[in-house]
Amino acid sequence: MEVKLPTFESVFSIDCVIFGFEAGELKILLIERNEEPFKDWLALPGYIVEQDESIDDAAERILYELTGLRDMHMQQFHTFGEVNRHPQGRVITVAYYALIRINGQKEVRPITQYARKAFWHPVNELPKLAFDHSEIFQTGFNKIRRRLNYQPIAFELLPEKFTLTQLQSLYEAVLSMKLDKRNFRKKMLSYGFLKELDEKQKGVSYRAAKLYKFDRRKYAKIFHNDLNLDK
Amino acid sequence: MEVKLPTFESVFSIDCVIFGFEAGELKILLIERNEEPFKDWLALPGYIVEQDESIDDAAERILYELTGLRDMHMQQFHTFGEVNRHPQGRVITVAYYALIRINGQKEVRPITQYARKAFWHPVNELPKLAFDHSEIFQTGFNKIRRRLNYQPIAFELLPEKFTLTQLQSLYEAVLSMKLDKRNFRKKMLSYGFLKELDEKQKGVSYRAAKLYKFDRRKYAKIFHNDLNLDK
DNA sequence: AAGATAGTGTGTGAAAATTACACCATTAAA
DNA sequence: TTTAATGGTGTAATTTTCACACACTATCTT
Repeated sequence: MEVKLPTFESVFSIDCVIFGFEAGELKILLIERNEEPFKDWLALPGYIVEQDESIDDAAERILYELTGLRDMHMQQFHTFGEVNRHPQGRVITVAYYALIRINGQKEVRPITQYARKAFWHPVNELPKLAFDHSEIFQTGFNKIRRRLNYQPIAFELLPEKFTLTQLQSLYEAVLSMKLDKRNFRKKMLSYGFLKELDEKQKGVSYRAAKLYKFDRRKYAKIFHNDLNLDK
Repeated sequence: MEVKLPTFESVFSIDCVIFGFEAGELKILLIERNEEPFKDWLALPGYIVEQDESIDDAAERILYELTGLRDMHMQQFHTFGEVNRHPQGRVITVAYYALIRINGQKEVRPITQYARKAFWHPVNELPKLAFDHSEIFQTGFNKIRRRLNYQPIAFELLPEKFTLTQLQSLYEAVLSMKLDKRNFRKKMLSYGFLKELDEKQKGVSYRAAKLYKFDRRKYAKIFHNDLNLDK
């Protein structure tokens, strides 16, 4: 009763756009390729999906092998399926993004030989990337820009304890626009999912700011209904 | 200088969730399968991507072959890549949706033998579908529900000339909620992209409503900035 | 022709959210 | 003690959202 599948087979891969936030700048993780094609070019971390792993699992594995980053919470955002994306054959790619705390991570460093190194690069002034990776990046960037307004992704980029100014500067970096300080704070606090800590910023040479924490439980409670649908 | 790609090859397919609106109900297009596996089951129109076509092209071709519908404007929304989605091997699927005017179309009817017939089915009370198609449908439905609020997708489902009541009932069907008539009309008209025609509904046994048209050009002008951010 | 039927079309006030806008307070370093 | 740098705060005007009810019109029925 086994019926063989027709055999239009294609190579199937994953590319990752990993965002981080550091020194008031939004950055992504790039690798320097050590293999043809595009040897020595900069590229998004990406590789081929194996037969016996789901694409979500593949995304985590590939990111780990190319950068050393583990247990990222990755989210698929688009699939790129033009015929000539890859010079050596038909390759269809699912692109994923993740948002991480740069400071919370130890040095990034490839495990396999396919990448020579991995490093953070500001999203402004990105160089040309291998394959269609510039387009993939742009699509992913647009996606998180959109989602910033209706998903709590900002808090994945900040340290666990953060100041309102840091939060604002993250919004400004992602949206590329200036926001009004008083309105921003009023609005953020009005949601009720930020927990004010009894702690202040340390090591600054000016008045230390209060630290806040994102309260995921409260967030879920507040947005339970709206969250799933629309906006 | 040709370097062979590693050979983790997979079968790659497309499934389509085609939405239509008729008699105040939101519907999708299903086929009855004529092939193993899941022979005789109801399923979303879907098939395998060929080597030399982009996934967007494949989506259009496959929909045509299974339903006879042509030149749909299809939009990718998610890729399904679990290992055991297909009983006969590894199949990764990109899911697409499209929104069409049911009345504007002639009868739907499969061209190939893979489907026995194709027909519209209300999204409420969908039967069990083949493979993971129920999940694919649900994901797509959530997606358009979301997009209804920031993309002009409602007008793809309505006839070119429509009444405000029709528009409202479409919103109500997609969002599964009642809306207030006066507020709805006020808001829609306030956008300024609905053009009131010098024409009225015909063939109704009560006061005929004014007809409106969606003015795509005005829409683009008004939402120029927000529009381009992804999706 | 009168009445029944069914859907069309319209306005207002209250509440909530958004926007614009400027100055004093605190800390560490010089 | 002064300076440099950022933290932290309130109010008024405007816009948007929401809740809410009834008279009008075309057709059909008798």
